[in-house]
Amino acid sequence: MANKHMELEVKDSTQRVLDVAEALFTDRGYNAITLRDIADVLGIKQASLYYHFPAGKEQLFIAMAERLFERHREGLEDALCTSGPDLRSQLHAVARWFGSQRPVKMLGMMNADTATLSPAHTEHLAQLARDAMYLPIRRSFVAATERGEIRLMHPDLLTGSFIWLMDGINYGQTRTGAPPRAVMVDDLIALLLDGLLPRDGQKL
Amino acid sequence: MANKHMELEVKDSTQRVLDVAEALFTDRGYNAITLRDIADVLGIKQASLYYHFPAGKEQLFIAMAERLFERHREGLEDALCTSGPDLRSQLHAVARWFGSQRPVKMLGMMNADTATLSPAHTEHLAQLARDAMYLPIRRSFVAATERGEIRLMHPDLLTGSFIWLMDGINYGQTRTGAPPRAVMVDDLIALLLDGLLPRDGQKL
DNA sequence: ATTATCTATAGATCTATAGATAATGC
DNA sequence: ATTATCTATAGATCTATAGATAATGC
Repeated sequence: MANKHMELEVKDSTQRVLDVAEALFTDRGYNAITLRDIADVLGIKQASLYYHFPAGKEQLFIAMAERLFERHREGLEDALCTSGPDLRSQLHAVARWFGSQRPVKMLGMMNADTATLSPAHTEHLAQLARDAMYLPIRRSFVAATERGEIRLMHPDLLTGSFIWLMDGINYGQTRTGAPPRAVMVDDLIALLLDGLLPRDGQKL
Repeated sequence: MANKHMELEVKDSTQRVLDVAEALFTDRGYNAITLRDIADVLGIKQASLYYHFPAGKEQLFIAMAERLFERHREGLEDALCTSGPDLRSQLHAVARWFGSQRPVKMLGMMNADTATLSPAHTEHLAQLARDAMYLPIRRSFVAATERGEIRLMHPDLLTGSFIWLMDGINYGQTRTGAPPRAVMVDDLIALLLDGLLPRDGQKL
């Protein structure tokens, strides 16, 4: 805004570091990516990263995760409050948001990588993931249950399964011959809502 | 059998190496585990592992995966052909099998770790996973569709989602306050078959 | 002779630190 | 003065190789 250059062209260099770190870390995990990998993509030397993150690799990873989860929290809450009042359109809004973002490959990260990080950072990340992704979606399921729109089921199971399936689509996408994302999303939500068994009054 | 000692007590030392490698690799991934980690658990020196796997870490990982997938292939096919003829009992049989085994945490492995391995080994692993887990379960869904037991849906989507959800239970299990595994399995299968929307002629 | 380990070490790579350099803004 | 890089390098760790050692079975 107050910048003399166009916004798209200038980007804080620390943000560029985080962009690359996010792309690499979320794709291959904390342990598989070295600081040199990140620096190479940026076209700088590995030691230069310590200017942006003096405490090193773990600090960079945490900063990347904080920015990522904050973006998702805003995106999800926005998607949910601008969507229709019924569960089906809310789930589609969530799916559309995830589809607009780089795959998180969440629990690979939250599991294998986390064992390498300090316990305090691990706890912090779990909290961020919960606030940014879990709770907003859980609220939708709880509200739908209270409206009597869906059968009574553990909201935690529903929330976990839905996020897990949405994230899983990204893995399936890499295969050849897989149906396009939008089709998989529609089918999965229909499956979740209607189930596999045929319904009497419904099209086969 | 032909052994003078009791079977449980003697175990080929290479198998013991694979046991430990499987426990560590499937829990934390290829990159997070060093040969020293494995040797330490075994109580031997890191260099001694090269007696069993002269080509080193990658060979050990592949051998571990081959044994794991072969075990799962047998276990799943056995579970499926001794279960009832309907999809619901087949899915429960599959879930019971997975519950009896160490969590695979499959796609974390198949994704992040795989980028570190040679392309040939990656392809090989994908093939093994497909033959051992994907195809047996896919056959159940296809057969159920042909019997008219379930609605018409992409069998690949169904298979992927089911395996994905079964594997996901293991991540959820680590949290405190999570319901026991058997309850989650029952709920997930019921969800998959019946869906979330209330059915007319059914209990709420 | 075979099996299964060990010690010692080379070579590569990774994280992190110290201090220099260059450009920009005041 | 601030921002963002660089070079050089220490120290740790990891994979892998070479060759020795010890126990068991023939």
